[in-house]
Amino acid sequence: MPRTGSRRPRDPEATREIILEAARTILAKDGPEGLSLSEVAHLAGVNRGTAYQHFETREKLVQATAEWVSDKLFRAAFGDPETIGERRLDEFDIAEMTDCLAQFAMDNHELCRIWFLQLLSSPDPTTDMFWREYSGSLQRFAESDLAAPGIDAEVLSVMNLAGVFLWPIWAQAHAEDGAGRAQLARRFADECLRLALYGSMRAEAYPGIARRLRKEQR
Amino acid sequence: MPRTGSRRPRDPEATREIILEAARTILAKDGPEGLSLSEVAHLAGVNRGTAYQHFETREKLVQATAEWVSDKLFRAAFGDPETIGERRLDEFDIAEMTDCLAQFAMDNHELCRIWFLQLLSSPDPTTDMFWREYSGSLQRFAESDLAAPGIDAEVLSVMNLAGVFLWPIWAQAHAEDGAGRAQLARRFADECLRLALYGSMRAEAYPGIARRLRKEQR
DNA sequence: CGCCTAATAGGCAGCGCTGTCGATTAGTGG
DNA sequence: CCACTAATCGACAGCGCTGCCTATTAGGCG
Repeated sequence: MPRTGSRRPRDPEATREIILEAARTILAKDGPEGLSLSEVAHLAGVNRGTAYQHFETREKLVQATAEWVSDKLFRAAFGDPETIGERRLDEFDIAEMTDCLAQFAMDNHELCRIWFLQLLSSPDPTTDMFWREYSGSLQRFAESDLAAPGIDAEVLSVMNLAGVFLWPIWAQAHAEDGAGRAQLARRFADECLRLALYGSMRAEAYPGIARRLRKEQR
Repeated sequence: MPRTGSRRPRDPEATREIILEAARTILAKDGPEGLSLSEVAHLAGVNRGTAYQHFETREKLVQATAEWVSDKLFRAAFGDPETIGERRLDEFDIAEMTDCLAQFAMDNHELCRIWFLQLLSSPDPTTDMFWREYSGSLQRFAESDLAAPGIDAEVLSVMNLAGVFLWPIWAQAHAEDGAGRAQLARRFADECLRLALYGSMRAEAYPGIARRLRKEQR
């Protein structure tokens, strides 16, 4: 018997977007397990039944949010997915791309963390556009003569992304203001580059490990 | 009016341990947000009221579990905390320690992930014994002549641990059996060592980045 | 042996979330 | 202009969890 009050004008697309936006807020606040359709609907200013019509279950809603994150990550790192084919040929700047990625991760650390953990436990990560492009790029880089020899691109992809997406959590907890966060972001970027160029252990001081690696690669 | 049934013999220590063990199981299954005192108590075979007496709130229980993980990590990496002072003098094997750590992380990946994420967002990580010892060791290593110059030990600690604790999630999702997991663990260890020794980008191919790093360090 | 603390157990009220209804009504197409 | 689809809304029952309460009783101590 709903006779009272004004009703949202019919616009499924917009309603879906409002719900998704609310879901992002709640997700960032409480994590995927803490998200309830009830709370999302309330924050979105939408009836619970309406939310249920758009996303049958909580899991679907989380999934849709993860896809949104993946899309944003892709755009931050590689630009418009439509034109990616044309630009793939010329080498692009890895340091620059990592910077953009790290920046997006700093601005959306909770959502990025959630997305990344989902990716890691996904049985088939290649369904994720961003992961496909990122690990593919790293693979191509590893095969180029700009790279150090013997890279395991898959492992290195995971390690790199783990740093990129988890460091912002630390930064968020330890910086008192925007300037502090920016400085921590800078330190992270520098250390990434330093590690990429020089490693952390002086190779000549560890002949045993060097031998093990050579043997490992057969 | 509890007159029926047998009652658990009084043993607060053991009861607490049983509850903690159940909590670890639930945590590993559902994550910190999915844990409820109700479910823990049921799994532990303990009355809910009893569980409440030992851990006033859910958060306390999660906290206690995190401390358990930290302690186990410490022992896996550094041995008995009681005797740590004696052994600190001689240099210990970083590769070996990382191997032990990675092994423990592979065997307890959900709990390790939870502990690590808590550590990252903790305002004062130095209250955690394992973190204190780990980052301290890395700091001392960075200052030794075995290390590459210019290491930011704090950032590198976070990056290393991020890899160590998140890779097992990937491994768990992608290995069909124990042998597969062991092989993935091996690949991870090798890539860690390779990266530590040689980095990922041929430094001579990136003079611009090398310049930026030199300038950054003033 | 009896007392007494506190460890264990069970119950009650309240709350939020989930599924799932049916009722309403805004657009859309004929 | 009317019919109809489906988007939106409100309500109900069921369930699990939380906080808190009291009842019981095991085990320690004088």
